[in-house]
Amino acid sequence: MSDVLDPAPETLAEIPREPTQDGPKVRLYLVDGSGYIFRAYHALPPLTRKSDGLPVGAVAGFCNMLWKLLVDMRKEADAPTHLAVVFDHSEKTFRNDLYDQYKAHRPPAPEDLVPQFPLVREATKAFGVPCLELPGYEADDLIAAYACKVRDGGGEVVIVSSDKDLMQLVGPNVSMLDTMKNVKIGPEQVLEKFGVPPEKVVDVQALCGDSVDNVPGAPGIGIKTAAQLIQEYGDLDTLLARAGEIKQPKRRETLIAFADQIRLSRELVKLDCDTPLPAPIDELAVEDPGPPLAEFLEKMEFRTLARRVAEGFGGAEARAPSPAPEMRAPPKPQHGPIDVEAYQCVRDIPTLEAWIARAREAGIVAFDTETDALSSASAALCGVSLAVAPGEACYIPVGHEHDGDGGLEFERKEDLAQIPCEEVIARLKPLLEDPSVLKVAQNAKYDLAVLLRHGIDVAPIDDTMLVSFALEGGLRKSHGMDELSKQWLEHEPISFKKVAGTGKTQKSFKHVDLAAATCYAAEDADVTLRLYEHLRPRLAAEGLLTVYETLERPMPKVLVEMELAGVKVDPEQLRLLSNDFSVRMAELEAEAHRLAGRPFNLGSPKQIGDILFKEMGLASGRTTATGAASTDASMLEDLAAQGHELPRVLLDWRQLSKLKGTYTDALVEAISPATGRVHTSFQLAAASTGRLASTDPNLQNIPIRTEEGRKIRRAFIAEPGNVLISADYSQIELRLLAHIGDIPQLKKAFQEGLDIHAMTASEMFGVPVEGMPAETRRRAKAINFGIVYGISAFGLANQLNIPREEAGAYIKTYFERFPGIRTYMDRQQRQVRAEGFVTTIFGRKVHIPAARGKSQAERSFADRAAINAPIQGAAADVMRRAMIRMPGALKAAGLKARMLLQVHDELVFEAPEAEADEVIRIACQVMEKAAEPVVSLSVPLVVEARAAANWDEAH
DNA sequence: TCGACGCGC
DNA sequence: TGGGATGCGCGTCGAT
Repeated sequence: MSDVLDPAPETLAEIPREPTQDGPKVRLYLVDGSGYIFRAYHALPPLTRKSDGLPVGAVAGFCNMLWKLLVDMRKEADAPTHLAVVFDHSEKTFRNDLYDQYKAHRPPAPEDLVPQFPLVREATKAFGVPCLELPGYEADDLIAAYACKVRDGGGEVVIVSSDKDLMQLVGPNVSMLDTMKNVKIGPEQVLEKFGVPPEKVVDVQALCGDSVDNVPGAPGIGIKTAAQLIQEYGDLDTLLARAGEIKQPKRRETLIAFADQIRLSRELVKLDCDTPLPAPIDELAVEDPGPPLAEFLEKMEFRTLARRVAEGFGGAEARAPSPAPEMRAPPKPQHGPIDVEAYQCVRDIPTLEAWIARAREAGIVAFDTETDALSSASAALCGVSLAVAPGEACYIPVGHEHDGDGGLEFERKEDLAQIPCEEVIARLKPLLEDPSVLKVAQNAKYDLAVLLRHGIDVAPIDDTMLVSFALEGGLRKSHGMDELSKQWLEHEPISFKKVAGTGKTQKSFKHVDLAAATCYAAEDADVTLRLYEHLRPRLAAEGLLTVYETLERPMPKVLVEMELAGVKVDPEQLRLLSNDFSVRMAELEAEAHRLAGRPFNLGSPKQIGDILFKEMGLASGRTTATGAASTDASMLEDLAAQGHELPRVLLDWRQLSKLKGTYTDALVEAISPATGRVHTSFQLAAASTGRLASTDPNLQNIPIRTEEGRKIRRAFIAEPGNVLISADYSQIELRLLAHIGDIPQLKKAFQEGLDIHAMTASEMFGVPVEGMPAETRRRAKAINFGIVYGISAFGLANQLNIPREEAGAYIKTYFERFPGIRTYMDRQQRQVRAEGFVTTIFGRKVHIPAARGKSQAERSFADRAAINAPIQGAAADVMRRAMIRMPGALKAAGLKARMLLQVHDELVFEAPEAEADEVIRIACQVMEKAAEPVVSLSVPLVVEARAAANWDEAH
């Protein structure tokens, strides 16, 4: 153990360090002005100048971006020394001489965008930033020329754009920055996008072409095929020269026939470093904006930004963004065996400081917290483990004690001297909050919550569980550390049972002796780091980096805040309900016994089956999966409808039993004595579609459908002076189906805000919406939902209580009226059977391994899941995007409101009464725009929100 | 530990 | 051919 702190091993030496510079180095930021205007225009709501209605949305977005860039970057180690905004000069460029159809299909700029072009140039000048443009060239050419020049002169370039056409320029000392999504684009992101490194992007683009710019490429070859071909043959010239060797006949012929067109396409996409520079680099040096900026903002009536500018640089807004760890060199895989005896137990401050120094040097540290209980909201810290390289890990105990009741007097007690908890926290805090040191954890949400209660706001953080989930959601049920370790490291970690015992003899972790605790805890950190090194590189390689970064990685922090906030529940109300239910259940039980002629357990489906079908001789209908007679609600309903008394009594008893057992009793138990509120736990890696799950207690299945059930919802309340606000997406899954399946009638109905179920009914049955019978609409509604779930005629017949033939006819009519649905279903089915997974419009992969299963039944289950997953998954993605943006949006508006719960298409907030209207406004706006800017939906998302004293009335 | 059941979206 | 026959979860209870 003594050699643990010896000089850094090889893996540490490979982490790149900031180079030492002798003279001032040029660091040039090039903003793609033209690209930015269009994105800002489409991403932002249309904004007009109050005084005269001049459209200024894109200008406002542009100004905010430029200001943020100037302020943020100034705090950074990599602040720009030089800065310029680059514009397209004219419609015609030298590329039109090469190919007269280049960009020929571009629609003209929207009417309300045109007047904003000159304003953006004016804005740039007001900021004191040079505008670059050159007749006959595109902005991209100028960006390329400046980037090459500065890079070759030993400087560094950051291109502020997300245009894929610029990705060919990425490389050493040239990166891209997408300020709208706040992500850096380096070689890894380019690899994810194009499947090849930046220097081969041009070859891939030449093959697949670009419909937006009207670059022809090779017909029938998309980005995946192109990347595959380039990978195989090395480069485009080799590929074209050896095209005759390609096995697939179609591809071979295409490449031979279109070789010239492909070469032309390469000329069109290739950016030329030799473009003349309209201004020398010296003239691009960064300067502070002067009085013209204030004048310009005043003229535009951008009051918020004007105020910020007046407050000057270094305003409260300015905070360094966390670094993008993906810009680091990928860690070297490590296969050394895991030796739990080699870990160090840290019990003095110099040793602790030495570990902290090593973590800083490495730039990455895996960590894990040990606590004395399971609930992160209340558990006390026992210790923290760190791993700085594979096999190099330690455990820092802070809360271990002797077991109070154990041991005889003469038993020698272990020396438990530890560094005081506050001391450890104080020293770890700067490390764990250091933006330049990446922290890695398994199920980071837990550790985040524990440390947040000790005043540490851990960041930046990566989560191996979520990396695994992004890669393999649906492939495995659990993304727990033990399973991942066994599979990827071929190592079975020490089980918690082994160190703490099990059942009655299980002890709290704080009573585990330090040697055993060190082996167990440090191993977790070690395994986490090794898993990270194994799994992380796969994200980019498999095209899932963006999914992880945008849909997974930001979530733990958001959820921790919700879980710690908790929701207030009125225990008195629940106890009253519980008593009421008890009394009525006792009455129903007596009645049931009387009707059966003997006592029996009403909670036992088996006994109910015996009584109904054997003793009373009723005709048993369906059976369960195991062959037992079904006694579920629909069965009992059928029997009750036949006039039997007992089934009705059983149904009533079951309803009360369910409400009492699952809700009223359990919820009272779940109220935290410390906060008086209920703190659920949200699971991120539970549902393969990306939905969250809620446990301990589950607050996503609180009753709503029946009056008795709603009484439980009424017990969810706000603190005095506050209200609960519920905001839910209206029909989000059907809307997404309309978009994904491209169903014109559905899209039109949503765009026009029609009653979607009535429209469906009208379309199917040929009856007008006006005066439509309720039953007709109800049937259409059931079909709409059935379609989303991949229903069959049998299922629909069951649902609607109609003959199977009739249900079959409905489905047939539906497919005839909406042919897009059939196409969509077939597409998903083929996809899942070919690849074993389907994908949401946001890129999330949902694996459905049963699609390749043996039995027909297994595969048809998979088919239905494949139909549902892209819809349910896209809805889950939209909701995650909204949740990630919500805390910032509320804070920016100066509101105290907090998000408390998520129920798949609903968010619940608590806010001071006076804030209610504003919270509703912001919540709706964030939720309705959540898909943007990455996905432009062809249907609007609509959110309905209400504030009230309890959840029932708010919903 | 498993199956049946029932609550939610 | 014909059986099986709506997606995703979690918690409770009884039976084993």
